Amino acid sequence: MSSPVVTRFAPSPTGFLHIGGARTALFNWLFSRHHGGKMLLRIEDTDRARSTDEAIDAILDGLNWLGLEPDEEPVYQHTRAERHREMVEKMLAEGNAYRCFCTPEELHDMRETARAEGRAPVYDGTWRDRDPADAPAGAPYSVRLRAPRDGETTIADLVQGDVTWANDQLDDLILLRSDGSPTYMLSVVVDDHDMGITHVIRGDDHLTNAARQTQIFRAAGWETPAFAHIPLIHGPDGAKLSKRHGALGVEAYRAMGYLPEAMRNYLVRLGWSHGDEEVFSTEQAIEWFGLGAVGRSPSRFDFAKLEAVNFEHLRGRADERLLEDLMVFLPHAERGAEVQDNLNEENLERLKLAMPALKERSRTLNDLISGASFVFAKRPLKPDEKAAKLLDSDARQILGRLVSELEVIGNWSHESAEAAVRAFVEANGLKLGKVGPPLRAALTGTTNAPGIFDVLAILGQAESCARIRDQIS
RNA sequence: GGGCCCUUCGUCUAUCGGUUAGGACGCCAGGUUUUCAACCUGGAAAGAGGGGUUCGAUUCCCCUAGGGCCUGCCA
Repeated sequence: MSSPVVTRFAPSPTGFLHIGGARTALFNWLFSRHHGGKMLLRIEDTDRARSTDEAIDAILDGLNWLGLEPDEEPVYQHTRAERHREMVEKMLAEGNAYRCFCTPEELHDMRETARAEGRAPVYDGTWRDRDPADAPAGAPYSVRLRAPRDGETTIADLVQGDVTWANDQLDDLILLRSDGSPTYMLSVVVDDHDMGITHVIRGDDHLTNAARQTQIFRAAGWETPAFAHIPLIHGPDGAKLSKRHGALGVEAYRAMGYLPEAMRNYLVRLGWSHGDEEVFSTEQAIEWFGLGAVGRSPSRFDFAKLEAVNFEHLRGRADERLLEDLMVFLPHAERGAEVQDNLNEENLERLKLAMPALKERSRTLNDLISGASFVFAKRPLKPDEKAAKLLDSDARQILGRLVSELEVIGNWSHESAEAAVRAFVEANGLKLGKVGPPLRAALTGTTNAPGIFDVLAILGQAESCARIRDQIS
């Protein structure tokens, strides 16, 4: 029996869950699902000043919407500070860490000098072998890792391959701040170990950290987890996807009307592929996903492609499911209130009927809602400019005769309505192109709607005829 | 400045030494047509540059260029 896979998603709650974080979570989730393991969530809130409850809620909401819930209760890193300090004591006792009495100013100068001399701007080891008794009594100190000075540190990354650093490029990094609080670098190592993490999958902005953390793992006497550093997502301009460049929280994508399933599909294809597969279900992704097929170059976020993928998922959705999605979406929709106000039983029935025609021409749920607006329109309709233009006296005269035919149909349906219209067109020596557009204008008040026979069937006989009469009187 | 990573159509990518370098989105043209879509057909579009290795390089190595990440008592 092979050891079970445990991954983790470890965001710091200093802002919303952005698209890069969402993809990192997705990769962790997919990987754990593929291997029948679990994914844990750890909130990295050791920076108490910058962490907020709003950010935590945003992250939880975002993961929930994307369907990427962790398999256990989230771990809040700041609650584990005692355990982190305990490990530092151990390392101190074993000589793998030491006290450093340098002031922030001294450290700053040290870096400046090193940089000016073209050396790596790392700590020079002033207190590494010095007697702590040399320090002024009661002077504040931080605790540093006694990292190896010679040789090199290599991580075997599942995505990046073997990556090696000369140890003199790496610091004796700080484990415990002078106020006694544990640093990120220390906390991550202790928590990953204690949580039994087998695979650390995260953005490649952490690649160098992996080397530093490897040194801490060794100092603690622990095995390192497997690392997989995935390339970052960039903006359309190729620069980092930051808030400044319009990066959005996942809730923004929800508000734009994307389906979680489509988001997962689009996101997993950024940096990962399975041959020529483009549109697939999450179940399929779980089956196919593996770290070996993850690329090493950053990719750019492309809304056009996201929309296309969303469209495919939208149209592939069963009508009832889509209707449910729509109801869940309404509170987040751009024009959700409008719809909710007019959502009676009759309109709901019509909406259901309209679904097949609507989803063929909607790229997002918001498109679906605006496409459905003719269903909710109240009589008498106020035609928009283009529609009004189509309803000239000639057209109204034709519609007047047509509506009489429609009113006498006994068994109203898509078919019977179509037969009646076509018969009318033929009997009058007209073309459908002469009757269709004004009929659509009268029925929907727009020039952009499903086919007229679909609309007739959706609205029903009474409503259809009434709407036509409204426009010709 | 230093370290590390990356580089195939505009974008996402396939290719794991031998292909007319494939697919998808987007774009363009045509078809279909009651509007808008959808759909169908066709098209333009790529191996950053230079050296090697090899019978043969997009693929392996080196250099250059460009881009990115890290370089905090932030995470």
